[in-house]
Amino acid sequence: MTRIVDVARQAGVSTATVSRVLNGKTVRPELATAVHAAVAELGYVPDRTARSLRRRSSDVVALVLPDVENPFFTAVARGVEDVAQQAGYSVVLCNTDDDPAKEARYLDVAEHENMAGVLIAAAPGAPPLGNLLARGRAVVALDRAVRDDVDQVTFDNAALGRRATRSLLDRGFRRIACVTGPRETSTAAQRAEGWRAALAEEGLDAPDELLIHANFRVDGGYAATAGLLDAAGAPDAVLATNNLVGVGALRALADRRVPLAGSADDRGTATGSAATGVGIVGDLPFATSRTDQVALLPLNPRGLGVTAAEMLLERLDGLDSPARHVVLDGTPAADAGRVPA
Amino acid sequence: MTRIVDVARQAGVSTATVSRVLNGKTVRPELATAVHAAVAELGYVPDRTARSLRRRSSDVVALVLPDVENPFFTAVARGVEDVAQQAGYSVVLCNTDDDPAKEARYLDVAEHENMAGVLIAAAPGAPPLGNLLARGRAVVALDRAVRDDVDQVTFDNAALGRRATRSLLDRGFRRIACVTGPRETSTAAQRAEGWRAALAEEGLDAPDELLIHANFRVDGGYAATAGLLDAAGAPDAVLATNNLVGVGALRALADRRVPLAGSADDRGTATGSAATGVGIVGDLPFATSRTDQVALLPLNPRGLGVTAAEMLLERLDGLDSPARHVVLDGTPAADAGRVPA
DNA sequence: CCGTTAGCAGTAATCGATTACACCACGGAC
DNA sequence: GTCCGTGGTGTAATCGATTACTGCTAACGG
Repeated sequence: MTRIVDVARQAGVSTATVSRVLNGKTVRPELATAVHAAVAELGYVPDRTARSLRRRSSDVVALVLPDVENPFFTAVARGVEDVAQQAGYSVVLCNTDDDPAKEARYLDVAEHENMAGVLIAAAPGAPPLGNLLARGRAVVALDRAVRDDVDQVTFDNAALGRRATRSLLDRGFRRIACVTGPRETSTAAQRAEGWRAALAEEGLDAPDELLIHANFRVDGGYAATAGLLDAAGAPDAVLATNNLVGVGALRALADRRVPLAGSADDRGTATGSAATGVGIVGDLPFATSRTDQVALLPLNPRGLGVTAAEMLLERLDGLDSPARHVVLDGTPAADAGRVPA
Repeated sequence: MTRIVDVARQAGVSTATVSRVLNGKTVRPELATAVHAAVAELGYVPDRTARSLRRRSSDVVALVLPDVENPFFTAVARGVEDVAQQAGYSVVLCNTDDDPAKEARYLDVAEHENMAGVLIAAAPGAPPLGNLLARGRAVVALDRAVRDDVDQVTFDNAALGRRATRSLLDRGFRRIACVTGPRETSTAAQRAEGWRAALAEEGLDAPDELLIHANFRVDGGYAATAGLLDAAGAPDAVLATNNLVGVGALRALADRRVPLAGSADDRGTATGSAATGVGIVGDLPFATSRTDQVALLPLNPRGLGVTAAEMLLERLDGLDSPARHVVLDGTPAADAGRVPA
């Protein structure tokens, strides 16, 4: 393998000068061109391991996610990756399954691999960021709030819950259930709060039996919705506070042949007696049916990833301001290349 | 940060001995216990960057994928990650968008980061693995065949195409279109071959206008299916050779309010004149509708990832056999935790 | 004309773990 | 008693890039 000394010899300069040329420090122009020529001729590429050891920081960032199979988070990953890659960083994807133990293990690896920074959508409970922060590593929390004093970028989840609920109210639904994620997951709790607030604004009650804390996956949404439909006093609409729960809800309806109600008016006219409305905080990139009856509130996870990655890069560039909290509206940029859903 | 010299001092031994204890070489028992005690007391964890530099290989493996937003590949990633993590390796996810240039860039990074190995589902065209192989790095190709002399694990794609087509034939369909991926993508081509073979076995023709090379994403399947439906001589069933194309096909039908035909018999009885069947090589983890009318041929991408990762680990363990080609049947292990679809 | 300073380049230390090599002690063989 | 082998340990070289430090040269002011 060609090393920096080979380049130095070839260019007739010292290794220090080669390093300086490659890292953009000032060097006499003719030496710089000699170095560039040598680099080109030998096909030299610096060994990133050695660089990391000396710099005490690698050019890898960790992206710690609760569920890589969730299209929401894969879109986040895309956004992060595009930005990071552009800046010459690689992204290691770490999947925690919302398990604090797996999360802790990954944070440990990030620390001891000397990764440049960490982006994390935290599992329930407080993520152990202490060591990383003590070492001065850049950390940005995304999607889910954390207690630590670090940069954070989240959606305004209460507002999202409220808006999605309101769009169901606007369609005439009155008895609206909320299927959300685990109590300890901040997004789940806040969106449910938004649901409660929207109902309250309308003078409606938010009874306990209409708020279900499921898991944030398809099976959670499916079981919760099935339970709601089968119980006495079924709701006339269901708000799913994330995309996968929404998929589960729709599938539960489909399996029971319960028609989808676009508005409360549909409930009388539909063939089934209990046509039900569905609202989703999120969208359905892999829907296999029309979704125009569903009250979707599309988010922009890619933008979340982009913003978080940019904030991390700023820190890696040496920004030393106090921790910033960015709250995104959640409104998606117009994403190209999507099939009209 | 605690370094190996700190441990050595604390334990009253040399750094060499500490290293040996930590790497399982023979050392006098009482020294070993002293080292372990010191490690525990100081909370020492080896710096992986330094280790990588010296060993000339890190404990990171690259997983190069064409599309991380495709649930098929995220499932592959899960499988890889579970195995790799278990063995103490981290996985860097690299998304190529089927773009050979992005792919080449990632392979370059993998080389210069001294990554232990590379798992790759190659973009169209021959991936530039030469440098990695020359350096003796472990490489395993998965899902898509490559020309290089490396370990490979794929499905029997022709058989999959044939089986999926046959299940449509069994349901009585006769004019079966095939919507597949780009010509240069081996899986797309081979599954289409299987389609052609199944038709031939039945004495049926496979006319050119019924074979569409789209992209392997939702919009590709959508546009291709829409085109087939709108053209004269529309098919009575559509075979989608991957999951996303299947999603696109179903959505195209739904948008046109074309009923889904479970068998050729449905075509007469259904309300619309042109109820159409759909077969998919793959499954629909995020379907929002019933899928019992769809001829699904579920695959086991997670198993693919697990197998590929295990093969890579064997190589990393020093296995030095000639390149192995594993062809998986594609039949999924019974995956738990899925909603009945 | 000399001293000071700035700018640039080279030498060598450095990052932290691994490991080649040297060395020592001990046991057995002759 | 000496020699050799073996098994365990320590010292120091090593991986390859970065950078603190030093020194040289040239420009400029007094």
